[in-house]
Amino acid sequence: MSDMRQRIVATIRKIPRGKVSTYGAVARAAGYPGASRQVAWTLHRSFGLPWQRVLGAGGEIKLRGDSAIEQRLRLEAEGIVFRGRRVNMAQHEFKFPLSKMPRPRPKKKLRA
DNA sequence: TCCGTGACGCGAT
DNA sequence: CATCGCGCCACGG
Repeated sequence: MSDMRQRIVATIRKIPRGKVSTYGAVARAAGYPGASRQVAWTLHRSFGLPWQRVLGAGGEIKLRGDSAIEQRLRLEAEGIVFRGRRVNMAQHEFKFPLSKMPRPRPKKKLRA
């Protein structure tokens, strides 16, 4: 498993019941600002994670169909309140404490 | 190695 | 509020 994925998984596990976060926030907390797509990718292939607690920016569910319904039900079961199609982030967003994990090496870019 | 593919983010229209 | 475009990035064919 890549170091990136491990950090992302560890970060997602920190979101407590009754709180939510976003793909972008998880990516930043894990040390990979801008890697929101990898957070989604990781959620898509990992088991045992509180996946329902990760939302898109603005607190909207990014899943489609039945999965979206299930996510909403799971969150409401944790006490999360929706305002229309999104959750009130000001009230429910989990603030990640500053991590002590060393910053990962920025990805090397080819062809300066 | 190139290229398409996402459970994305954000500013512009 | 709905769409679009573009940047982002690991993966897999």
